[in-house]
Amino acid sequence: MNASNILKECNIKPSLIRIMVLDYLKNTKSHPTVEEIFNELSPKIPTLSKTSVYNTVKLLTQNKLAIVLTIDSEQVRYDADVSIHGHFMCDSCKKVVDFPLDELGFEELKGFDIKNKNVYFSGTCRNCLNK
Amino acid sequence: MNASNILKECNIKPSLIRIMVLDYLKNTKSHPTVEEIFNELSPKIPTLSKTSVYNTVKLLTQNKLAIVLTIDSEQVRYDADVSIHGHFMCDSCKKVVDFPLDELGFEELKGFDIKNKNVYFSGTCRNCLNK
DNA sequence: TAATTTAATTGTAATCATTACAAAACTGAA
DNA sequence: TTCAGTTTTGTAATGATTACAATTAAATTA
Repeated sequence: MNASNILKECNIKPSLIRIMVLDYLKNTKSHPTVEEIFNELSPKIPTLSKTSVYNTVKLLTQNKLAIVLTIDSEQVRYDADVSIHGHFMCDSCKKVVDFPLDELGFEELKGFDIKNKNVYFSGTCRNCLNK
Repeated sequence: MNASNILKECNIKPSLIRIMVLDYLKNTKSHPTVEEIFNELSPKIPTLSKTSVYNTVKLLTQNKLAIVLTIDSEQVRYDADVSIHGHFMCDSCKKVVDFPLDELGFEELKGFDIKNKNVYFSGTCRNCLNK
């Protein structure tokens, strides 16, 4: 399904910016920052502002069309693959690669030197659910 | 082992601030932010500056005496439990609780409503290792 | 179509965590 | 004590993100 229809299904008006941001996120595996999204789309949408990119990624994450990656403590990254999967960021090249979580063999990471493993879950804890 | 000796083992001079920050991190499970560390220790060390807290947590993480948690996109958190474990942050109360990773039953999280799961590994990828 | 309302986009200024840096205070050795 | 090196501090800078009001565009109505 194309970006425009995905947006419509969420009752989001498919404006050019929204379509292009979602489309870019869907078609890249680089888990880009707002900066990178802006630099990619700015030539194609000359009037684009960084604020619009911020607005758009917020809208997408609120509607679960993208997830926020805080793997990098410098800048927040975005990923339109909202399925459960692991992320590996190379300390050296800073690239982030995906890997599946079900099978714990982590085949995709064979040959990688994994120095840090952090599993971050979030949601609502028992205490708050019982309030 | 007490904080002072842990520091000495890493060839870090055990100053009062370093001892107290490490000690606080070791004895709390709250995964505090720099702000929280500062607020906790400031009454005990009246001259303490926030910069010193930043300096100290940087020193600790560089020497693998603490790990950086980027689970919260607002502020960075620190944890002196450097063993591999999962972190669950409640969207509601923002508290972060630990859980073991080996057994994938996640007993500790029974009754929690886990809305987001993110597994972040980092280290050096194959490409960079082969350079 | 023109007028009106509503939503989307933009630019600027503000916020706030973090860092840079230089001055001041402290420590330990001679 | 004096000196050199280290630690600590305060202030200013940085840089990502947000707030917000102004502008533009789109949709609706008359």
